[in-house]
Amino acid sequence: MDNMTVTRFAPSPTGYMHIGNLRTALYAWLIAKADGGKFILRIEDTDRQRLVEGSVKVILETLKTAGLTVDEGPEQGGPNGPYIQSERLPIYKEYAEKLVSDGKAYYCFCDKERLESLHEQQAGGGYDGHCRDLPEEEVRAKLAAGIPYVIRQKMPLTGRTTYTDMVFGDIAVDNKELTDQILLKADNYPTYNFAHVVDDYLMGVTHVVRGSEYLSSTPKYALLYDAFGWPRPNYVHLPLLMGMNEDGTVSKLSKRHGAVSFQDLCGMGYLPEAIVNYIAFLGWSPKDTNKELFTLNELQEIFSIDGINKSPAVFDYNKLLWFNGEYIRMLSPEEFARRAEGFLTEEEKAFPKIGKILSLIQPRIGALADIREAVSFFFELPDYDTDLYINKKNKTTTESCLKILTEVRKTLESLEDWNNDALYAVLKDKAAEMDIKAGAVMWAVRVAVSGLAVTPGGATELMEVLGKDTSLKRIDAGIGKLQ
RNA sequence: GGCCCCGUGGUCAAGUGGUUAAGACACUGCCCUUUCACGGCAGUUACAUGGGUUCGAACCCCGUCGGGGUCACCA
Repeated sequence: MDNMTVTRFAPSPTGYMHIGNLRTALYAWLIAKADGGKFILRIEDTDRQRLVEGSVKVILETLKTAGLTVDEGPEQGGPNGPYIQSERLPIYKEYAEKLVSDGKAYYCFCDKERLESLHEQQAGGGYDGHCRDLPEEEVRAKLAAGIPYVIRQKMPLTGRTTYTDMVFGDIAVDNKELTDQILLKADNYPTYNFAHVVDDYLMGVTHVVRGSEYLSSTPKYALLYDAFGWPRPNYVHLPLLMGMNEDGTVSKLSKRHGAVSFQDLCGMGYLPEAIVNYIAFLGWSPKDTNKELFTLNELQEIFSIDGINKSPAVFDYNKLLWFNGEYIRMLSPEEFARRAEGFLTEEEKAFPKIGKILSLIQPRIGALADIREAVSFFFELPDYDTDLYINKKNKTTTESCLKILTEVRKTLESLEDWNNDALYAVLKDKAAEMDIKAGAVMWAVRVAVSGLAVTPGGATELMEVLGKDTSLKRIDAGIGKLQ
């Protein structure tokens, strides 16, 4: 029990679930579960300005959809609750005051104006320690007078602080770089700096897993553990997730790079299991295997911290698309139909041959949202340009296609058995008769009946679904266009 | 700007002193009795750079350059 690995995911309820956050949650979960440990969810809502209504629900649902089971959290409770920081205010106050009475922290009465002018004077500098050594009587008097205050941590003025990160190794920084950080804000809420340390300790967190943007502030947190006399946790900092900019540079993954929230990605038809699988590989890779397709359970088996990378990883929508296609292809036809439902109109869902259409689509689609285009042309012929008939590989031109369609039309008119095999045989014969490649005939027909360059299936498959009437009508339309 | 981190092909990424420097995505070509896709095969593309250390360096050390992060009463 005492040696159990305990990790936590501690998001702020600020709206939506960024894919980078989900990746952090996934790694934290994996680290705990790979070891039979415990995964805690804690809501860090100490910034009342940034609170967004409903975001806790989004967090809960995202974790559920992604398959990251929570052992302790706001929903399921646990021995170390509450798991929402705004409900733990007395705890932070108590611990902050303890630090003050131990001489490790102090009351600071500096107001916003003074801090701002400080900032202007020395760019990049921190707090100047103005209240660090106020006489005790003065502190008492100000407290009694009700002057607003914060509590700051006393940083050592000299020396160096070192900690060991399980991914990045030893990180050392001069203590003079560290400023006396605020622990308790004037509104009585703790800062992240303080609250997460207290909570991680109280909740028994053994591995602190978070993004590497915390790498350089972690010495301050380590010092906080030291000040309390608590053993420092294991630190696992994760490489940053980057996005590719249009000019080829990269920067922290954000909205300008496209959809970056889990729910947006799902809305575009990326399967949760594909997203999870893909982001697992952003900053980590398994040992001794080239396998890339893993279920959550399999990841759990194989995941280990020393497979985590140090360098930032660029989020590649192309690769995600590939993962997604692989997962779509693994779905049973029934399951695929179920997941596709949200992307179909009522009319399309009611169409008798929709099952057949979906079976044509499933093997060749990347994201479910692409279903729209792949399905709608069955119901309405899109307007298309005659240039579509020109195909280099099959050596077709608008002229040759006109001739092909005219010929084909005559033969098809009298065809009784309107099914794929019969259609295919007829068209192939026609090609031989005209002494051209079968591909050329297929190309012309496929364009005429679909109006698209890319379709879910070949010419004859499409015609079978479309039926004789519609097929002939569309071919006529094609002939009309070409004349 | 100070501090911290990172630097293998367009992207993800193996690799821990001796390798023909894996693999995947993307890209290109070919094949798969029909485009696209799926599948198969083949191919183009990489150790930022300069010095060391060593018989030998992608791997170790130092500098340079490049990129990123961080310096809040945000997390």
